[in-house]
Amino acid sequence: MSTVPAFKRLPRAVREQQMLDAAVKVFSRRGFHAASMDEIAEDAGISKPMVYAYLGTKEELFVACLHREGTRMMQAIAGAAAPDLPADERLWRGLRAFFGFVGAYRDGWAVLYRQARGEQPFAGELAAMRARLVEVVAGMLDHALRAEGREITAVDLEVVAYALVGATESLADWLADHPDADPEKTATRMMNVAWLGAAQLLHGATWRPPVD
Amino acid sequence: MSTVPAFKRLPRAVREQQMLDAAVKVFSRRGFHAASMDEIAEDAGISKPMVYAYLGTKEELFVACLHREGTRMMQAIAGAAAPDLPADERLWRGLRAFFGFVGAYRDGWAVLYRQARGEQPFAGELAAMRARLVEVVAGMLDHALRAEGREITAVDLEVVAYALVGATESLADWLADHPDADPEKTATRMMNVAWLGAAQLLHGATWRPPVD
Amino acid sequence: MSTVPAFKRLPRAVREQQMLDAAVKVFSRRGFHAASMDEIAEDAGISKPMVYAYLGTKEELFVACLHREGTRMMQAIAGAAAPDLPADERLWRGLRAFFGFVGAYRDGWAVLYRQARGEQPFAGELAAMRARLVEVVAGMLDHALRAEGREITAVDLEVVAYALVGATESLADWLADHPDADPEKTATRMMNVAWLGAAQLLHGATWRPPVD
Amino acid sequence: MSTVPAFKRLPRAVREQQMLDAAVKVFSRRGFHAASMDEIAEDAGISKPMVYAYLGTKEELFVACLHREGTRMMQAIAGAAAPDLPADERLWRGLRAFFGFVGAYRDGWAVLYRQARGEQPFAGELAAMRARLVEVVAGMLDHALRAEGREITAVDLEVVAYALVGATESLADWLADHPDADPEKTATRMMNVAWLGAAQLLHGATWRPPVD
DNA sequence: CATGAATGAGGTTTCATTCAT
DNA sequence: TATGAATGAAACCTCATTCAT
Repeated sequence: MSTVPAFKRLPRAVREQQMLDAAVKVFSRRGFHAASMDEIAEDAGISKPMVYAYLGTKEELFVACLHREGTRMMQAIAGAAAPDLPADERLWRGLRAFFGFVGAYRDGWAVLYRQARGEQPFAGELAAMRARLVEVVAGMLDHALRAEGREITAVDLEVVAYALVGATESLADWLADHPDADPEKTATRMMNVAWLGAAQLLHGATWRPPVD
Repeated sequence: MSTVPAFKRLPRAVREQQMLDAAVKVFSRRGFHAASMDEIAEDAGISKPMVYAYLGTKEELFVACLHREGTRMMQAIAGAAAPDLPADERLWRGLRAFFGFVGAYRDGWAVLYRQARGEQPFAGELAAMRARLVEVVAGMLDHALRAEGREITAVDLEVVAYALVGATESLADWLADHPDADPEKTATRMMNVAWLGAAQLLHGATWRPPVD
Repeated sequence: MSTVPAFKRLPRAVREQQMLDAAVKVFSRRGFHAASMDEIAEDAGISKPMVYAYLGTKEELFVACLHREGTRMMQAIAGAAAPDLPADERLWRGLRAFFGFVGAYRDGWAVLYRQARGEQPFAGELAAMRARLVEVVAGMLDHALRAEGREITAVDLEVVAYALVGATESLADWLADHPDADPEKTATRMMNVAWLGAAQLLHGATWRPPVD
Repeated sequence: MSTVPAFKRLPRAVREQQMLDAAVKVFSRRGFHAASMDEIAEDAGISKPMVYAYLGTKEELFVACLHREGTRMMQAIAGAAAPDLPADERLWRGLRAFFGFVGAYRDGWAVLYRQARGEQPFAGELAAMRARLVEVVAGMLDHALRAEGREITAVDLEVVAYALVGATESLADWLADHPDADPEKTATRMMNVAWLGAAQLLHGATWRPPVD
């Protein structure tokens, strides 16, 4: 009847996914430290030693979660925002895919961003992923700027990209906290904020601090 | 004889500040869970029972840190962005004050945002503070919009404000991770991103998703 | 076709020897408690349930090791020191065989003496084997004494034999820790110590404590 | 009434000795691995965290036992065998002190020799102590030899000393296993074995292997 | 006021051992 | 026969928290 044999003695690959599902859920609810391996094992419907046998230490388990969720997210975005599209089109599709991911995997998002950021051992992992995102956004901006015959310093570029990514993450948090909100609509809103600001930038408008 | 009683038996208020200083430092370095009351007490140069006597439980201690740092930040911002100034001036002064605070109290910032966000018991505290910020920003935007004779829905307003706050926090993180960066310059950059986007909004420009 | 069935499905006896080899190696390296059945099974190139099916519990496995190595040692000694030889000849041949065994099976020696001695459940097994050795040595001494027309108490005999066995074991440890040392030469040295002392004893020389 | 305050809240130094007493006892009965910190704590009449607070890790605790017992033993021997006495007198007094120590602290002896030898992490500690003993004995022999105008190679000297120490340890084990035996008498027996053999050595007697 | 002494509770990790295929 | 999957039990260690001085 079912594709999965039946009840117990599942093959390793299946059990690993079950464990990761449970781990993502528990880490997301409780945070890394407060989560207990007991609860994760129980939630996965399996005994603790299996978790250690398959996924290793608590830290390694968390990293495995990070990787799975991070990869999912990155693939969702990369699959949507083909590099040969015009910049606004790429941005829009990327944002739509991103918010779609967050809407679909709220727990995963929470693990990735809310938990990993606070815990020192994983800050590096996260920073790397975030850096890839920032780089992609910065690349898009740079591409569009050059098309307009304009240019800004590398640091300025990075900072603007950082701000856009931060704004996006912030809306993702908002989305994760509003289960009824529509991911697509949230993407549209972010696109408004981002593109309008970026478009100004493209046309060379700048703001300067007043002289006190 | 002297105004500060030299050695021990400090007045309660002073002791409490010493403890909070130590707590903020340790929480910021280690995170809430990984921080130990032992280390905090030792760092404060005081015995553990004193910490309990003065500031209570570990959770209560963390909340006290949150309050002190949050209040400092809010006061810095509120003191700078007087409500009777024009919107752009308020925004600029607020941002400058904010990044100034982050630059000056990196540990405090880390406690407030990087640690508190991940730990369930404090998410509420933090959300409340953040909500006040969002509200202030939304108020500024609304004020400016009405001055232009325009209006947008409350949710839209909230979301845009959320995005701006998120972008700002993101740059604050960036600033906290780049000890040599200049807070004032970072504020200018954020102002560029924010104001240019907002100005578009004010003038009625909008982006609409393409019809697939 | 071939005498050794090439690959798997080895006859039980062969498998058991493989397992014992692996077990002796791992017990000797790690000690009884620190050794894990996992490592032993892996080292034997076989799955854990097989080990249990063939050799039983971890304790039983250790006892099996003890027996194999102990028997090997005893046979080496007994085979060399034929009971019809004169005492000094028997002693010399026994020592030579003993140190030869230790030199050839350092792991086995380590299991037998260094590990088994410390672990309560096996102290008995070991004591029994040692008792047999002591008995043999005591027998030799007694025989020689009677040939000289002399006699000492049973306890004195046991204690002297104990001392000789202890000295021998000590040199065995020394040999096990000096892989380049020559077993034969070590045997000669021990023979010097033992025989010279024993010869004195045979001739009735004794030392008495001074009166304080 | 009593010098120890009363019941609980003992000063650190006292509690540490209680813990070491318990640890020596339990380690000696069960062996390092089989001993549990729970049992040690319970036997010391205290909770586990105190043990960790005062003496550290299980390994560190064992090392502390090793040190205390080793120091006691060495001091007993050194205090008895003054270096300015004649060799036979020194040997006799050293042996008497040694067997006295073993008789008085059977548990300590078991920890020092029976347990430590088998456990890799402590083999070094033990080897060092034993090396000091061997060195002392070798020094005594060398001194006596030179007084007789004779000399042997350094390796031979070491090996003979090793054998004597081994024989002594073996009798110590025997003593530890025979609670009713008299330490002084055991020392006399060992002195007989040792001194008679050594005396032969001093006078130049040697045994040579027969040519097969 | 101030602290050294003390602990209950709980977490991670490992291991010998056994099913079910 | 042979093994991957699975677990109960227990060990070490740490920490927030509180007495008793």
